[in-house]
Amino acid sequence: MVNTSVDTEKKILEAAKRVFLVKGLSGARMQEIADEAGINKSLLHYYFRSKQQLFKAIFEEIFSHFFPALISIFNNNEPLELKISMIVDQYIDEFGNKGYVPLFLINEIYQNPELVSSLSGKMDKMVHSEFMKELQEGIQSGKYVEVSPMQLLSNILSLCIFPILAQPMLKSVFQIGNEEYNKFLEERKKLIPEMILKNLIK
Amino acid sequence: MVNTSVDTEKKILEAAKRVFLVKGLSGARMQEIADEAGINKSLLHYYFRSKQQLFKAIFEEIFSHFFPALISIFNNNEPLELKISMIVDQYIDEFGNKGYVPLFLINEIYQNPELVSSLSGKMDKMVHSEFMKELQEGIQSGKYVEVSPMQLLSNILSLCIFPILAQPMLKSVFQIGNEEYNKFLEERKKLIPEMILKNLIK
DNA sequence: GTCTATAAAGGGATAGAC
DNA sequence: GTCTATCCCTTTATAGAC
Repeated sequence: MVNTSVDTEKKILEAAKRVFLVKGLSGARMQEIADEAGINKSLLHYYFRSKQQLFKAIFEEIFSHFFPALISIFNNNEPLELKISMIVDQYIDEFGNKGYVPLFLINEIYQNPELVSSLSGKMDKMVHSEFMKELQEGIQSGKYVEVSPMQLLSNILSLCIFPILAQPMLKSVFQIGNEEYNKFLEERKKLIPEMILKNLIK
Repeated sequence: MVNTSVDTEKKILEAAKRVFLVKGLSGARMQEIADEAGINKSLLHYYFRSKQQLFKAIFEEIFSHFFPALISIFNNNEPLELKISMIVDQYIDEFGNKGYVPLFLINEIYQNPELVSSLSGKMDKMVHSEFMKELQEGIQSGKYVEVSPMQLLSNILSLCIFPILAQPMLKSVFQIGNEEYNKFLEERKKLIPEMILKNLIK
């Protein structure tokens, strides 16, 4: 099996992803990406001209992967109550030990909000999903209390993601290790949907 | 009024704080800090030898300021229910338009968890506060449902801080501007304590 | 204590051989 | 398409004059 150019490009993208995710744009070094990919530094420029362009490719890949899981669940056939549990499970399972992924997105978007402006079309499907329709109908029929979709979504994402971002701080404050932290996260899979539903169902 | 060395050191610390808070350790530049302080770059090294040491001074100042407000409320004379509202108001008012402060802490601690190990003593007062005693007593008397302090604190902080970190993302997803975002945050001052208490009081 | 000048290393980017 | 060599600017850090 030879190294085709396709392989090389893929190797670069994978290496760049690993490095950018953990170090961010300003912390990442082209040399480190090259080493990680097992190739020469100048090949990075051959394939992606500049650090900025390589970063943009990585950012868009990561960003574009972050919401589809959410959108897919938002549009499946399960009732709203179950959808919420599925989202919580999904995010805790996927990012519980990879907090650097949501942290990367929050950081880079905070530093440079224009990064998302070209990608905002992808998120229409979230605001206009089955989940949101069910919510509106439930509110009108009196099943749910009146709540803005933005508040509800913020609550769900906050409760799932923040404790993952703050993992090192929480471990330090409560003097716990990995095992206890994982138990804490597992508990949240039950606790968060309960909390959300108790505040949603009339 | 002359420039004493005390003034200079203070000017450096204030400038460094502004720059490090927004750019982080890897993104900050010594030149920018010097410019911001209106002094020569080599003075930074005269007062703080290296970028690392200057950063450490700033980090400890910011970290040490983040929890005392919480601890102070945790130990005041108000009932637990009111304490929760006060914490929510405090964090939303203080960081609503300064998300880079909690983001800075989360980031730098995530990159380098040892940063807190020397400061963890300060947080004992949080785990062993009046708030936690009231919680324990309320659970034993049957007033509150059984909940671990870590879960409760995580819920409160998550609901307050995450939407502030994710401000640019939320604005982009829901296509809103500053005015609507501030209204969203104001709403949360009522919504969060309601949500927490509904899940705490039996 | 503050400045200028400069060392020394780092890091992004390109030229050119193969 | 991949490498070596190198350019050149940036950035941290120090030496030394005042």
